[in-house]
Amino acid sequence: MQHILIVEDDRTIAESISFILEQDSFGCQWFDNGTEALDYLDNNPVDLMLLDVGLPDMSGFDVLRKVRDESDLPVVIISARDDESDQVLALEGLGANGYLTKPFSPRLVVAHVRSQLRRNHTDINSESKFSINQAMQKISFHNQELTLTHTEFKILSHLIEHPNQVHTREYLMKNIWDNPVSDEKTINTHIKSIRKRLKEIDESCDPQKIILTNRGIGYSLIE
Amino acid sequence: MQHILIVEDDRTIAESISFILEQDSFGCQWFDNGTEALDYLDNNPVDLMLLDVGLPDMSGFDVLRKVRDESDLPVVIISARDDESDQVLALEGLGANGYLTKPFSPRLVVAHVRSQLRRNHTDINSESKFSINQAMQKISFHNQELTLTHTEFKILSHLIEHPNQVHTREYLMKNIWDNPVSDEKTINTHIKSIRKRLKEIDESCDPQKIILTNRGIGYSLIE
DNA sequence: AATTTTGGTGAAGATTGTGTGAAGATTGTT
DNA sequence: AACAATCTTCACACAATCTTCACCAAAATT
Repeated sequence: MQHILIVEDDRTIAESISFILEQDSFGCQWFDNGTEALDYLDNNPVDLMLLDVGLPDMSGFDVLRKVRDESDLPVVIISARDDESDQVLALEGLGANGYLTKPFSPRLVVAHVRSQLRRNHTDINSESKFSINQAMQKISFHNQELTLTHTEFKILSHLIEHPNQVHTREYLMKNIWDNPVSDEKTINTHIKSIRKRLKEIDESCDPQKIILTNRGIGYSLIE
Repeated sequence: MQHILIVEDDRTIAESISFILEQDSFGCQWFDNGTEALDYLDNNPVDLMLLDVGLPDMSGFDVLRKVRDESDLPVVIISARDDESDQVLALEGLGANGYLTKPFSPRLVVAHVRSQLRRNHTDINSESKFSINQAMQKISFHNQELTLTHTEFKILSHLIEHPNQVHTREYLMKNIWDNPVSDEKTINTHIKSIRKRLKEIDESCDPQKIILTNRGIGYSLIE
């Protein structure tokens, strides 16, 4: 569950945003002023902040400044004024991550929230135990980084990207190797070491149930 | 230097964006159609894509889909239509990172670009052991100035500007050299001397843990 | 149950990739 | 032109990785 902190003095708006975010299974906390919101932020886990510019006790920009003094929390500004210089200030000067101008539909708010949170939690949507970091050529299993060789990485990421689907050795060889090796049994050995590495991360798992052997055909990764 | 790929069929708009981004010392590459842009993207380093929705050959949304099939590149959509459902689709459905509706000032584009790129670079300012002085072409490590040759400077600053990301030798060569050298092993030697210089500054550090070798792939700088 | 086929396992040898120092080539400076 | 600084290439050693193989276990077939 991801937690959204809403700072907005208009109760109607806050409630409609809250409502639709909760439908999308986010947890919401609402404050109608900056002071309380900052106080809450200090003591509670928050994944993203939706911040109105016009607050009764202080400017939203000041709230943003204080947040940025101590964290990189994604902050999406909600503004009643469609003023470009405000937007530039917020995004470039103060480090806001997004900017919305009223009026907007709650649906659009959710879209912005999801867009901002996507980067931090790439695989929230999928329930896979695996996540691939293409940039670093790394694969995590149960959120722990696997130590893989280049060939192992290529095989495993191929399986992850096409789960629940049998891959023949022949097919894997054509896709993984530029110059296919002569012996299909080579795959067996690589699968063996991948399974071994899974076991290293999670002693209690059964690697043969995760990477399934389809006797006489090939291998498949089960989700 | 960070590279922005602009995909926009209106020459005037593209040029004004380009101009102001270059003033802010971004490198820009412009295409007026999706096909060429995607082709360019496959073979060149790009840090962020500015993508118009209305292109002559294909929809910007289709371009975005293809980009998302293979990378997490930050993409900011530029749209002539201020249509909320388009925005929701782009941000939530297709994985866009930002959304701008025309008309907008070039300044606002820069604000969005910087806002999107900030995350990748947060640590340069705060927690990174490195700081780059582009004007002086100097890099400091633990607040001590490194003595680097020109090539070393270019390699290291590239790594610093794109941390936690594997760079193949081929990729580095395209970025560092105007006329790429023929031997990829040249990179190894430069990396060696950069590591040596890090060690000179901080005897206790392990340069191989800072500039990581990704065997069979390339190098990456770890923060 | 015996036989055959297929996959798992560990280890050995082959192969490849990287670090290193040094030599030669290139560039820039005086 | 001569010199210094830097870049590129190369050869070698070493380590990581890949491939192959022999052997055993499990499954399928007879």
